[in-house]
Amino acid sequence: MLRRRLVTEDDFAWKLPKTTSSEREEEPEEVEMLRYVGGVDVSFSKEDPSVACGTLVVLDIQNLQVVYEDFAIVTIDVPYVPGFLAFREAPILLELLQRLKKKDASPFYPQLLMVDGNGILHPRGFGLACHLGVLADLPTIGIGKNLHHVDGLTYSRVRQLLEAKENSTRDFITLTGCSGHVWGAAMRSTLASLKPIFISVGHRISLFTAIIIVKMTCKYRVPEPIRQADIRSREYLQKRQKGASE
DNA sequence: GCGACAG
DNA sequence: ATCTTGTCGC
Repeated sequence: MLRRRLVTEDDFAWKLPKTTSSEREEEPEEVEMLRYVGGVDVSFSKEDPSVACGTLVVLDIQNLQVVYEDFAIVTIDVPYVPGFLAFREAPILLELLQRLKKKDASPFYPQLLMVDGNGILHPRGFGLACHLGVLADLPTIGIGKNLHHVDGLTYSRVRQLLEAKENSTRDFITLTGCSGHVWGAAMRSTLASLKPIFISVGHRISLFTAIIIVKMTCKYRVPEPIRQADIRSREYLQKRQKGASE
C-alpha cells in the first residue's frame, strides 16, 4: 500500500550545488540550494541483540561536516528477515526525524536523506529507503554495501561488468535485471575500494541525480552521511553500555 | 530439494 | 547487524 505512493523521479524544490569550480555564476538568492543532507543508521548491542541505537546525522554538503546529530536507544523485537528490514528499522528512524522537525525552526532538517539499505533494489521494489521516504515525505537515496540478489542480478556478474568497464575508477554500472528493469547502480566510490556500493532510488529522486549526489558525498567508500551515522551510532551505543555497567 | 537472502 | 585479526598506505 505504501508503494503506491512511491515517486521515482526528481521531485524537490532545491538545485544541486555546482561542484565544478568553473565560472561560479552567482546563484540568485531566491533559488533554494541543496545544503543539508541527512544520514541514518541503526546499530545493535552484542550483549543484547534487541537493544539498538538509531542515529540521525545531518551534514553540510559544502564541507561534509556534521551539523546535527541525535540518538535514540530502543529495544527492537521485530526479527531481521531479508526483504523486511524496514519493519525493524524504520520506526526508530522516523521518530528521530520527527524529533528534529519539532525543534524550533529546525534549520538543519534535511532536504535529502541517505539511508543505510536499499531503495527500489529490493524483492518487491520497496526497500527501507523507499519506506522511510514515503512515510517522511522526503527525498531519499538507498545505499547498500552488499548486493541484494534480485531479478537475476548476481555479485559475480556485477564484478564482471565493473571490470569490463575498466575506465575511470570512479565510474558506475547500471544494474539491469533479466527482465530489463533498471534496479539501481553499482559504483566503486574510491580508487582504493574494489568492492562497490549499490545505489538505488529511494523516493522523490531519479537514479541519475542520486548518483551525482552520492559522488559528491564520497570521501571514502561509503558516502559521508551514512558513514558518520554508522560511526557515531556504534560509538554512542558503546559509551552507553560502559556507563550502564558502572 | 538447493541456493540466495539489504541490515 | 556483530566480532577478530592482520596488512597496507599515508
